[in-house]
Amino acid sequence: MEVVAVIDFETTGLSPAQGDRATEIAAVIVEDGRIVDRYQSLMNTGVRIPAFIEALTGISNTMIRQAPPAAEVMSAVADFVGDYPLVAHNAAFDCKFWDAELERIERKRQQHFVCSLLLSRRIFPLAPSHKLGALVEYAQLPFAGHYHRALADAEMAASLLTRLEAELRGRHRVADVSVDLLRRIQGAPKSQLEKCLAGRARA
DNA sequence: TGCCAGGCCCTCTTTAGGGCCTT
Repeated sequence: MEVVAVIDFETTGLSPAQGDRATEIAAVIVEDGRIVDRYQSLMNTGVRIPAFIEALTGISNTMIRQAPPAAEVMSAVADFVGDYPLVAHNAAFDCKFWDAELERIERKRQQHFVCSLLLSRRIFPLAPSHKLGALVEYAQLPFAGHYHRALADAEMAASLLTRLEAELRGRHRVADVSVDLLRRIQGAPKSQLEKCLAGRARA
């Protein structure tokens, strides 16, 4: 598969349209199933983190006050990922924040997103839950030490992506897994995985 | 004042409702 960048945001809430902002971003570059580079930073947007999210992530308002400005961080992470395809767990969420934070620095996303949640629902239909943490346990992936911190979650999502790719190569005998194929799988109805893979099996 | 996300996906569906998933 092509080189991709797996990203994860921690934020003050669920919706940039409702005034929520990013508090932390991480991106890991995945090449040949291995993480070859990492970026992580807290960021200061001036928006207060609700107490329950402080408790969820461990990212406090004190930590954020000492963090670099969001504009500086977003500029750096956008340069870091370049035009690699982006991957995230529940990409609809990270895509919203990525686009909203980039818009504030007058930059635009150049690439598509791949969603490891949508792929997991199709490739691991029997998993009891498709939360990132549950999939880490289900697929026996390495635990990165924390949940709800950006770098650890990005690393675990990268492991998940690599495992999903392996499942397609192994169980489904797909000869060549590409970002284009992953986007076709995630965009097709859940019941049509085999149809997406038709004609792609190794001889 | 009161409310406050949104897309996917299943089913007791499709003229809809509700759980899942992200913070």
